[in-house]
Amino acid sequence: MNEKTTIYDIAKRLNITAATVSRALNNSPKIKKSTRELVQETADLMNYKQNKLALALKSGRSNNIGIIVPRVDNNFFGTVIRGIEEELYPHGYHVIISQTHDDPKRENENLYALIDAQVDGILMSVTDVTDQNYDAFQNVLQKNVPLIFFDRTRHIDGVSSVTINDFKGGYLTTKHLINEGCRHIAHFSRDQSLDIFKNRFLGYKQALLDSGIPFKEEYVIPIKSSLESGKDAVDILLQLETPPDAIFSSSDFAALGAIQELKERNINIPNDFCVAGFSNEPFTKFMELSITSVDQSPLEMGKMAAKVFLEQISKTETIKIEKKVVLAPELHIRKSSTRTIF
Amino acid sequence: MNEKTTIYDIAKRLNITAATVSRALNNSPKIKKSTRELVQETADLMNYKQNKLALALKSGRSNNIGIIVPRVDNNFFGTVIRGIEEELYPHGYHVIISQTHDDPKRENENLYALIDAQVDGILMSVTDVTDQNYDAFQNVLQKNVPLIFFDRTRHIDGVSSVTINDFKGGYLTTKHLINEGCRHIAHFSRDQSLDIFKNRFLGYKQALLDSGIPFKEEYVIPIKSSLESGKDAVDILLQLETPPDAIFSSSDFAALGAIQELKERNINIPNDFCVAGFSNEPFTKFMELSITSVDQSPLEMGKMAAKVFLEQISKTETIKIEKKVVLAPELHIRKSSTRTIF
DNA sequence: CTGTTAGCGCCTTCAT
DNA sequence: ATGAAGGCGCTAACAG
Repeated sequence: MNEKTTIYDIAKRLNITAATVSRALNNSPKIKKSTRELVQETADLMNYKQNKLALALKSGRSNNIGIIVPRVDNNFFGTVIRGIEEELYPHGYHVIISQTHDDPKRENENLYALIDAQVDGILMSVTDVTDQNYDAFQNVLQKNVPLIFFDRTRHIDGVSSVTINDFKGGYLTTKHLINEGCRHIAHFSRDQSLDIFKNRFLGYKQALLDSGIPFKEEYVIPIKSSLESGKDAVDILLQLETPPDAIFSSSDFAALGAIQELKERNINIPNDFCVAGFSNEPFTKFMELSITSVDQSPLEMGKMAAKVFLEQISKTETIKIEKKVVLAPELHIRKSSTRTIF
Repeated sequence: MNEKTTIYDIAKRLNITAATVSRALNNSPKIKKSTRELVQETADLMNYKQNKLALALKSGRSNNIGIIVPRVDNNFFGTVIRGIEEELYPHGYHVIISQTHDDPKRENENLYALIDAQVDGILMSVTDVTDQNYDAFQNVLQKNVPLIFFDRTRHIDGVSSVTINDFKGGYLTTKHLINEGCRHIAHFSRDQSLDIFKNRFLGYKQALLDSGIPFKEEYVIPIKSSLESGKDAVDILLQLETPPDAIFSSSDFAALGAIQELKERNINIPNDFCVAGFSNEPFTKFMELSITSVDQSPLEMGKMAAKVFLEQISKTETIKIEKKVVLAPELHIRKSSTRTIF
């Protein structure tokens, strides 16, 4: 019983043919009840397990979907993956994950590797280098494999996407800071070639405009998502002729770094300086001085991406639907930007 | 060029046989250089991609490995998965993940589903209900699929494991608290049926013993890994006749909850009360009052688990090696338990 | 209701 | 150096 048993083994044992066994196991309507039961029993007895690989080869569907993310050890992506897995699990899909570490070369390799592995779909967040791998993306589409972007997207025809309204996220946050009385609001921005970061910036800009506050180029600091980067940015900002009195950061980590640096300089938060981040990382609400941040609904984003995939796969292959789902951002106002403290 | 091209398509185009194409593509030594190049060229031209499924069916190896964890949206497991993926990527393995949410039923299903999917190995952290799914585990072993536990293990013959020395982690932490002058040290413990939690507890107990401090049963509080649970536990402890002056928590989240509750009651941390956690969650070092915690080297744990798998797979099938790798815990001493503050 | 046959895409003896 | 044939495990069309 060590060897894997196949339907042929069962057939031989029962002096019937493999086709019959297959039909019995698949509950084909036109099979005698007695044989169905007999087959089922001996299958159990022989510890038979269907080889999904053979099934996949035959059917052309592997029941695997591929996920590509910059990294998996990160709350946001981890939670999206969780959402995808939970949504797809009941449908019998398995989830293959691969990481790019924001290296376009890895993105390229992963794209091809997943296609080679015959995944039934690819759900991904692109790297922050967005001008590459055109051929790899086209290859996916050409193979008729549904491709769905979540969060970080690119403009490619035929690709669906699930994002939050980053513009609104930026707008709401900036408006909130203005409401708290801030008039010199800086912005930590990440690579503008990615829509999510560009839109957060545009939302920020629009909020200033709508409130009659002049936009200053010098208040926009390019950062990476790290504490260090946030500290450095504060360093730059405080040397300006008119230093800001608030920061809207596209990264929670940079926001935290900024807070640490501001405290170091004995600047009172939130009374003299407000800070808000983006992503609603767990630590933002755990801090003694909790950090205002925009929640991106990663769980829902994952579930939605999975749903879009399921929809895509069910349609007739000829119809290429390009669905764009935009979720609402949710601003969580916390101590780091609330000037009225009780 | 929309359809997937197979080696037969290439063969037909070149008026040769599929076998030759296969050999050429696989760099078989006995193939004319000219034909090899010709085949290679037209393969590229026709956008040929090898169907790994067919290969898998033929070879019996899918080049997929399965990972089963309670959940993926969690720093520890996310990082372990990252380590596994990074280690296995260069070897051409893909990583399939599935979550149990600590439901033994899900664990059971996932185990069988991964075997059905013909994974070449399973790397997992078991659920906190450890008295179940015996058949499912045996099924894996019987199918000769390497099974490797990381962090949360069970006692099953033939299964390798990668863990940290939890006993030592508990011991070091407790010793540290004693060194800080604490004499009434409580312990937040999770389900003792899991070795990791039992060992942390035993390390705690041993440290007390070695320091001549009496062990008190009432100081050991069963908790869940949540802020709420930590708060509740503090509530219980402070009602004791002799309340403790320190807590060694098996969970960072419960440790944080405890700290919040203690602060609420105006108890000075660390001067009147020390707290230490376990797992070195990112937030522990971000807090204003940073939290002492034991690092479990999740990245290395993942890489090591992957290495053990690779080793296992390379050996002759008949030899069943049962390897137990134990990594060293690393105590990160921070403000929540450091009484000498500058 | 069940058997026969063929094929999914690939590799691998066995010939030639 | 290449062709022919068979098989990995399963399903589905075609018979009967």
